[in-house]
Amino acid sequence: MQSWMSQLRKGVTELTVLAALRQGEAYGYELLQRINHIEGLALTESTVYPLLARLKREKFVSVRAAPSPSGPPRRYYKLTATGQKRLQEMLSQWKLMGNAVSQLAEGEPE
Amino acid sequence: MQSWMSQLRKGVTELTVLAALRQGEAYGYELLQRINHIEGLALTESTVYPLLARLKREKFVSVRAAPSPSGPPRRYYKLTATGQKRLQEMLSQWKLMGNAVSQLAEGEPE
DNA sequence: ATGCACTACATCGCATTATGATATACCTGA
DNA sequence: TCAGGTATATCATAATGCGATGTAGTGCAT
Repeated sequence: MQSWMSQLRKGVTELTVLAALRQGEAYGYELLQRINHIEGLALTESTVYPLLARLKREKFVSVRAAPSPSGPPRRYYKLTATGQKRLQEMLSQWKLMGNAVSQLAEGEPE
Repeated sequence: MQSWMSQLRKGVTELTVLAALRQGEAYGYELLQRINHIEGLALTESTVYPLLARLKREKFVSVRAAPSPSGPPRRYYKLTATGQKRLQEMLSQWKLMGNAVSQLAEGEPE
């Protein structure tokens, strides 16, 4: 339901994941929880795993495998220098858009 | 270039257009200018016209035709009550997401 | 031992949307 | 007559979020 939320999330999801990785490396399942306990965000495995794969392909993150005490091996993702640069770029554009939307939304309605 | 900007805009574009209509009715070409002179936003006809058609189909806007002194007839779009409600919903979700992203991005990196 | 739940990863296919390219038409001035 | 600004529209393509589904490891209760 509310398909427009999916659309609002497009693009922002990448920004979200990159930002979440700023706190340090994490594996997919962990990222999910790190992100989902924040109000206003809600991702699923179907979104995160393909995204992480793409981020790795584009060299925004690096990967390291490590055994898990409670399941299959974990794959830890970490921001690369390129990834941090990308995060900053997205963040600055995101803020610009935020200001723009506020400007439009808070302009007096006639 | 920078295909991620297109993705960041997804969904936000609808929000933008609805917000721009809060200032009163406008026709597509006018909306384009109203929106594009704001930093951080950049739309083209290819985005706006299909979007307006969709918003009309979904009854978020109503349409009225009027002759133009300098070209083909203009189509004036106006927010409906449903449209205003939708705008508020999107706006509140947008703000939630904004806070969430800030929270992630400004949390201290380890 | 069997089954269930939780952890952890992954892929497929569909729906949705932004955008470049392209077309059409009205109007004015050179 | 032609160029350029105004004004609308459609098509095809590329991205991406997400539901559904599958696999596998671990531990616990039955």
